[in-house]
Amino acid sequence: MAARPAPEKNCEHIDPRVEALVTDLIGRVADKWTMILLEILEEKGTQRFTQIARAVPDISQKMLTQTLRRMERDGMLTRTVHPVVPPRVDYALTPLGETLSEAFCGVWMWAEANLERVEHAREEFDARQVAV
Amino acid sequence: MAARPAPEKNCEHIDPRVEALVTDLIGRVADKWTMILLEILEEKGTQRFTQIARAVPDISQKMLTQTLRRMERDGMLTRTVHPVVPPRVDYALTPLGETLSEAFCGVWMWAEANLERVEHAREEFDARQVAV
DNA sequence: CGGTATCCTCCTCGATACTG
DNA sequence: CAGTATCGAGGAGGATACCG
Repeated sequence: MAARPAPEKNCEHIDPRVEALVTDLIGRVADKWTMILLEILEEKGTQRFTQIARAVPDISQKMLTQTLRRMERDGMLTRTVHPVVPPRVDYALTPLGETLSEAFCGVWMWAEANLERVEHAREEFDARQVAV
Repeated sequence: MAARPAPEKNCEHIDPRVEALVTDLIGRVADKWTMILLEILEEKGTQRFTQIARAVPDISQKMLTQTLRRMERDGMLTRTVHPVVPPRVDYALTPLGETLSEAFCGVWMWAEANLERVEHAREEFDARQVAV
């Protein structure tokens, strides 16, 4: 109970077997499109397929479908098909998806806050490479 | 100023031009190996190349070098070559790397806490697919 | 020890075309 | 509208061999 001077970190590590599984899960959620779709649904609430597509112009329809399906499978969001013509499909975050979105919030804020620092670091690095 | 009932979120959104850059940056840092190396260096402090390699047995030497270089370029860590024989190279997080590591902390905790929920969601989803 | 360099193989991802 | 199906290019990433 004495000599640990760094209580700033609450991100302590865990059972190695669990860690492998966690690492695996990280590999799937730490994906650019997943993060972006989480953000959009968190921000705008329930959205239809085309609404999401318009909100993320860079994504191909294929990737959008694929990512939404995987997120549905992982319990991040619900997909509701309304039996009308023309078809209408709503996507909404589940509570699980919302908690993940909140967890990623810190990363978004970090990226926003440190954009310039990273840019600067790159320039310095590249300059050093040329010099050598 | 009235009817917005959800002040729980402090992850508000931003200038679209900035957002594109942020999204880009996210694409580079939201990488499995980057997250894992950040964790290891945060947890264990300065490490040599082979120490890291041993700590992450699944990574190939190529990916390890590549990821470390990119992180160095982005200002996440420093690479110190000691001119001795045999060669010795130390890797250590910079303050910037440490803040990112902390930002990812929430995601690690989420993954650890929700592993079973995700597993369960997958089983349910897969069962539903077979049924249909 | 701490890398590069090279080759080779998946597998992601985009583009296009078609459907209920 | 909201997909599925198919094709094809390109890059990620592993295996191996060699170097300072």
